[in-house]
Amino acid sequence: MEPGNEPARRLGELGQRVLRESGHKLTPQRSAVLELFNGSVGHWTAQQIYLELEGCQPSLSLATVYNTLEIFEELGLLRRFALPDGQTTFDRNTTQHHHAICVECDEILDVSIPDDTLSALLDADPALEFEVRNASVWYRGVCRTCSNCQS
Amino acid sequence: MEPGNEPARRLGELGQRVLRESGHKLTPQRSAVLELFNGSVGHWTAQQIYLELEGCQPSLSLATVYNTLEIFEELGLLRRFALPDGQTTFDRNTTQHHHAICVECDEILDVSIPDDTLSALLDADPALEFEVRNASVWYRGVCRTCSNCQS
DNA sequence: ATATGTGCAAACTCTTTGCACGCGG
DNA sequence: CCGCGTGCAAAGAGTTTGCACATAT
Repeated sequence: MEPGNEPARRLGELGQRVLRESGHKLTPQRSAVLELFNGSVGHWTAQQIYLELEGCQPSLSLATVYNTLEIFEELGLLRRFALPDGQTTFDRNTTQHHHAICVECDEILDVSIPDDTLSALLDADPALEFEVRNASVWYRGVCRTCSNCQS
Repeated sequence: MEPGNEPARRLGELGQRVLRESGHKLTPQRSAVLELFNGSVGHWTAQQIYLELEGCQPSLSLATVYNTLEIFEELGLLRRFALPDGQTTFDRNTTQHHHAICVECDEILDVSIPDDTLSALLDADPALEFEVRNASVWYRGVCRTCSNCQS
């Protein structure tokens, strides 16, 4: 948890270090997945990663993608979450943030919520006897691109 | 959308009416599913419904459960959503509400969020160019039962 | 009477697992 | 050189679909 204040832009290098320090090997497949997340805003399903990489990585296996994602999640490099439609998706694990999904094109955007709004959310259950640890928010709506190009 | 102010406690009767008015038949299987949601707080996966009903409904088919749920969703009687782990779940479609899930026992509770908090949430993206339609909030935490019985 | 609904089984998708080979350290 | 990691293929879980039969209206 030490490199928290680092911008984590270079997920690639960070990832290589974390991999090695945890006794895992740095393989071309793992590098490719790291680079994929490093070079994009980064919300990917296993299938999408597989399709994206099978061109570059000759005979990459979907099973390896799943293995890789699981290891990265355990190492805290990625975070797993489920889209509203149930699809399992992976996200770069940077700061706490939330997501907006476009109902037209299914694009996913990162959203940060002001601290005061968030703390109001966390206090929001007076009578309900539930010890809240965290809250995740999903926005549904229309992204800029689809808002312009709507027929 | 007319019977909105109705408490919708009697999902059974309401459902029977909506079914008939939309040209669908009222079968024992559909009645059973309606009763199940009517008689509980009501968050069910298709599998759970099948297991719960196969005792009473002789030779109920899982496919029928899926068909039924899909029809009910189209008619606005139920709402489909995905748990954080991706499981597709159905919920009585009453007023707008949110969910809390217990990290210990996976129980799901309904949560309502004060209007002012919710509207603060909906305004929460100044720079992001995204036309928000709605937001859904998931709380993760520990429910009362698990909070008492923790080892 | 007739169209709609049901049950069964098979197909399909997403994900996980077992095993022999290959390669990183 | 040794063991972890990979690819392949097969197995599982959840969900959908096609078709012949049953049934609610």
